[in-house]
Amino acid sequence: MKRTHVCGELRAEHVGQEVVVTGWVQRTRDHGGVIFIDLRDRSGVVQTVFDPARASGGVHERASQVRNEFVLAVQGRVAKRPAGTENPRLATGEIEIVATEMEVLNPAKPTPFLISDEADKVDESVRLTYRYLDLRRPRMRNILELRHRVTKAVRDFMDGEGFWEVETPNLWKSTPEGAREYVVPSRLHAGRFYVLPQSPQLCKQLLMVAGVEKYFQIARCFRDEDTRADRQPEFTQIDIEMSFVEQEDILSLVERMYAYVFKRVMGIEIATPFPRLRYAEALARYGTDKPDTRFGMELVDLSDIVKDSGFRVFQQTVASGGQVKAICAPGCAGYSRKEVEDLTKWVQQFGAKGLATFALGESEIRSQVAKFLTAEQMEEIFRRCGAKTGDLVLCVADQPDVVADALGRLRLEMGRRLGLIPKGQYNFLWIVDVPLFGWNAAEQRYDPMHHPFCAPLPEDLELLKAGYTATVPPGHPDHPWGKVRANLYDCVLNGYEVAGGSIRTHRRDVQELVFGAIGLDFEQAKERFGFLLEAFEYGAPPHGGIACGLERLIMILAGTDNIRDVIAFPKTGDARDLMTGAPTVIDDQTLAELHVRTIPSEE
RNA sequence: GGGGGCGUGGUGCAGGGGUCAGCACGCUGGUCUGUCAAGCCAGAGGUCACGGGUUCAAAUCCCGUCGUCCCCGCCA
Repeated sequence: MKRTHVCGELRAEHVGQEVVVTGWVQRTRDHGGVIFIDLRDRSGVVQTVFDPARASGGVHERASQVRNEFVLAVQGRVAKRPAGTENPRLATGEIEIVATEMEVLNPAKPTPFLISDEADKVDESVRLTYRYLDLRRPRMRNILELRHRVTKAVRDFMDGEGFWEVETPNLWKSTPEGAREYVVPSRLHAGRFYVLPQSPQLCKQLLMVAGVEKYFQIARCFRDEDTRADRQPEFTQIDIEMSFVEQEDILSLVERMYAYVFKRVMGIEIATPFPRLRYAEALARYGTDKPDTRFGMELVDLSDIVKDSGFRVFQQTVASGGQVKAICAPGCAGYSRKEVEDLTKWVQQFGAKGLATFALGESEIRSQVAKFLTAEQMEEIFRRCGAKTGDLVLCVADQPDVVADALGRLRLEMGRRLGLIPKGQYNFLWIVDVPLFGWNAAEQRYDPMHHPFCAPLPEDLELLKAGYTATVPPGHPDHPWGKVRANLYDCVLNGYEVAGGSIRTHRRDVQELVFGAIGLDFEQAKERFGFLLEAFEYGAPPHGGIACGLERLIMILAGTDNIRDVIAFPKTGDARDLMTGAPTVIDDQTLAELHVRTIPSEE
């Protein structure tokens, strides 16, 4: 029996046709006489009917032996269902297949969980162990298809823009710095190792030197770091690099790419250009460089109001260069002492020392610091926060980076708790004017915010030079290197960083200035990236690019906050594959061949 | 590296020192000719994650281990 139709496509218009469908048994309902078998393939479910009067030659008898998840081929005639027995919850619910022939292509053991969207409740480790069963479920199958639709749309779009998809090696050279790398021992070269690329960053710049001009790749990247709900050891980037372009060209390209994908895959119009937010402004208003702008509750600076108040913590914080900032949680004035205490503990894990609160009740103001503030000061606080009766103002006083981190996270948390984040809304924005360097206090040096090949903004080149003759020491707030802005840009969607890139430095003199600032002399740099620096001496075009996280995009489109949902075969939190058991031990002979000896871990 | 949640038949959960191995779904058998979460009857299925301790007595309390999830650090 050869399949003529897929289960999910059959409709009233097929009535009368002789068909063969194949698939898995979703459900059987045996009424002693008539037997219903719901058959599922990836397109959907259709009901087949085995009537003893019409399914002869032992077919009915065999149908009664069928169990869930058996693989069947069923032949029969598509018929309109008897009036009153249509199932509006099935796309194929107007019809059924009156079976005349049935073949069991393969029986199946009872599955560890039912193949149904109800299985979302099943412990994830069971789903991961039997991933091939998990992926049979409509929700997972839809995400697999969604991911395919997205990558297909990306490829079509990039092709239309004149880009070439070029594949780059997975066996690559170790360039330490940044994330830990996955290491692959070399059999042919004793004691030497490849690493899996953290990203194709250097390769794509070489492709620019090679004259490719417009490159993209849907590239697998590997990072041996601890996972999170939105992080896996291997993940995928839509990696893009272009020559002879400026920042604006890349932003525009990526905006059009996202708009194209949303339109084609979801039928959703995305407005372009995306809003642009300066890095400093994002930090000031949202406390993060990846703000979720789907709701308000922005951070408000109260430093000037409270700096002369009698509350010593506020006073001293402002006097020592710190800030007092707040957010207004609507309708939370009734929070109990315990609830506020729990929130306080929660923000303390991000370095905040405490949480000052002002509850604006019907007739009274509740606050542990009220006695230190005048009525005018309190009124001004409420006014500036936009607080209404019933609201709760939450304040953090600390150094600016701590205030931003703690309040930024608190804003998100309260936004979630209070249900302020609208579903079905997609807020894209760009973060620009990002500093080129961040001060690394532990190592007492500047580190690149992005990577060492990121170019400074042309207008800040003088600052980069000035840093070498500065009168203040590195790390000082007035040091020029702290003020150099990078020609880089991050794209944020609903609070996720979905893309980040930069215009690269292609000139040797500028590159040396950058290396110098991060304490890397040219010889050291040559050891690490000599191949790239040498390439740059043979005519490197001005170039820049971006990398767009594929999984995060799919997560947002699929409406899940679990990255494992959008990866066919993901790993657990400690990077194991529960289905295969990887990583596994390797036999001594193989290890010897690889010139590798393992050290038993200590108790 | 650190913090927290969870772990009881295949799956989801209840039980929180004795009388407590319970429910639902699934599974097996029977019955039933229009169901679609089919119905009805019967049945099987458990090292209460593992190890140690406390106790006359532990699924239950304590300690440790393992597994998994979330978070901090980390992820240029």
